[in-house]
Amino acid sequence: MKETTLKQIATELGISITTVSKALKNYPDVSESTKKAVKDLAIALHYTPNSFAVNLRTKESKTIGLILPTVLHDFFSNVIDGILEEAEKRNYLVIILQSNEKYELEKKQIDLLLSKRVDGILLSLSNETGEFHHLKPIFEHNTPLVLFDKIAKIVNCSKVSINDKKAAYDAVTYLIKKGYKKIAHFRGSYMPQNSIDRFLGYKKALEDHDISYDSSLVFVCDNNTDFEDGYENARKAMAVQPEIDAVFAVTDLVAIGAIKYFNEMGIKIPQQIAIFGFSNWFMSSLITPKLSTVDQPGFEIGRTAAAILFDEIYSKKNNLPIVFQSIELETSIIERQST
Amino acid sequence: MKETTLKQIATELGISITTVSKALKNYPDVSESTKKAVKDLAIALHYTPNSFAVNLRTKESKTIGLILPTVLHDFFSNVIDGILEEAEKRNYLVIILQSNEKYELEKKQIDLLLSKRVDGILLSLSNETGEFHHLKPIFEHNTPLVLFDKIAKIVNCSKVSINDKKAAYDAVTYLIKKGYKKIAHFRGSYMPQNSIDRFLGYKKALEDHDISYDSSLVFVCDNNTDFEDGYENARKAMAVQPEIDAVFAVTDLVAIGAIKYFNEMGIKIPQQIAIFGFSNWFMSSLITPKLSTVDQPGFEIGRTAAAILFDEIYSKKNNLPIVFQSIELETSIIERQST
DNA sequence: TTGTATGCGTTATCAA
DNA sequence: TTGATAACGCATACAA
Repeated sequence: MKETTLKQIATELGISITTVSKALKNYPDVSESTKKAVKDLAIALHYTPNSFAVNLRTKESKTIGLILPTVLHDFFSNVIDGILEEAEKRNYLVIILQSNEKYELEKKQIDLLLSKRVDGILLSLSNETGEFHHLKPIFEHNTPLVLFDKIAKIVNCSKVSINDKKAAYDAVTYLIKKGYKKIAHFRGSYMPQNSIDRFLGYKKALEDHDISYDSSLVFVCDNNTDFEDGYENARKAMAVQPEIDAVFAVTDLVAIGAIKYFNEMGIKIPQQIAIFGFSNWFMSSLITPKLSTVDQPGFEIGRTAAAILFDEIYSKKNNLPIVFQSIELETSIIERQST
Repeated sequence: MKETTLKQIATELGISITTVSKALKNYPDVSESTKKAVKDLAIALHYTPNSFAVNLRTKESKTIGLILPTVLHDFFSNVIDGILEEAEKRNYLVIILQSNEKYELEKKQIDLLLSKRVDGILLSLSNETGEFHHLKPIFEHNTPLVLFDKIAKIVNCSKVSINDKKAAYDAVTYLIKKGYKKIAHFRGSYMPQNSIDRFLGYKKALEDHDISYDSSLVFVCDNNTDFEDGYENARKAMAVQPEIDAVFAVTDLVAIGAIKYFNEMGIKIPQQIAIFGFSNWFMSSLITPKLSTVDQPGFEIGRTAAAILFDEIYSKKNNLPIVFQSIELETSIIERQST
């Protein structure tokens, strides 16, 4: 199909392109009669503006880029959902890219988005990312950037996340109040700040409740922070410290791995050992026993990050000052059968 | 940052824009010396072509659109992963949109993508979509389209899916061979073809093995084809037909709901009743007992659909003939503990 | 109220 | 081997 252009409408109506353009955008300085004529014909010819030309003229694409470690992840799916909802509301499109938890790939995806001239970028840092040179081009391009979930405090931009330390603190405090005394922690690897903060929250909760921290109760998930880690660490923990009466896991998946192990061993949950997860993955309410966990509001994180980004895009466009925000969304304790 | 343009390089070097453009693209009719000078300066100035201008000139955006019912879905996450991998390989970007299983929204998203002039569209139809007027604009724009998973045979374009009927047939045959005699089916709603085909496969398998079809063993999932449906139907089934010794569920989630019910009732799986799912969701191997299911290769479906789309985009661009393909990827039976 | 002229940054044709 | 010129389709400052 030949695409209709302003020019065609103009010649057909015997008026200028300018007038057509203005008429379609309801400029006040076009007579009602020509407006009507133009609009009617535009509809009849199924006119839609050529967005390539509009982009070139306006220097914006009404498109943002989203980079996240992986799309195969319950939490990130919720984030995406939130972002898409907000983008739809604001009439933006979203290009999604994965970093596979690799610094180099993250860098490549950033450059790609920049070369496509997206209006803004939403980024959740990869586990490998410990240094931020690769963000420099974003700032040089003056492209709005919002970090979410896996953020870095040093980076000078808006951020949306949860307070991992507090959430972990609350979870462990909950366990203590429930009467558990020997609480193990299956922690994440040493890289992403989230793991560290959750560990710190665990430690602080113990100390604040007069339980001395015992490093032999901490087990690291060094594979992928996933199911196998939980299973394996549960086995190790039982071998070394059979008196453990509760486990606070860095992630639901780790917790589920642990549950699997205890189920297989005939160790009763929560009678003999309690399990507490983190994130509130969908499946956590479907397993047996249902997992108590920290609710991490993925949808809301995505929605908020996107909203902030769109605001910054708007401000930039209108030369308004931009004040970076650092938002920490509330988490909550979800009590189910495993504690 | 001021973006570098061809013009700047040209003036800086005292040559024409044309020559700069050609030099950068390694045209044979530019001298090596100027080529080198141009390229060096381009690198020094961090030149990247303005993709808005390129789009306008070349009439392509190197971007495709993806519309799927929802992103909150294990299977679709895998599809997305496959699509992104293929897109990356071919240097395309992917814009993702959701239809929320609504016809009207699907229509709106299509028009949106078209107005953005994506080079091609990947679409998995919503459950509500029973009529295909809304695809007309795609064909009018002459935009390549590939349907995947939720396809419609009538639509004249390439398609990638599995053979739902055969997969269901294989699953039920497996159950029969295992010795199960009274096999119930928790079927999906009447709308998407997938549900229908899985039901037909169930029926045919029974008939081919001399088990007469009994409609009172079929229970419809009319909520959302999800967890609750499985739980509810398991309850109903036990109330009405306690001699059922196996359940073939339209979906893993439905199967997991059923498992939940039987677990709660103390009904032993698979000794008293076997459960068979469909899709091989990630969580299916984590629940207790692990679920036997049909593996539906989401990643591969996504990858293949994308590959076909890119081939069609290429063919269209080069005025080569396009032959629509209908590909059915292999499924396989995954035997675990629930059968 | 309408139209002219210009430019956004590239690519492509054709002449020099 | 190089460059002048036009064109892609639209938006806007300015003139009429």
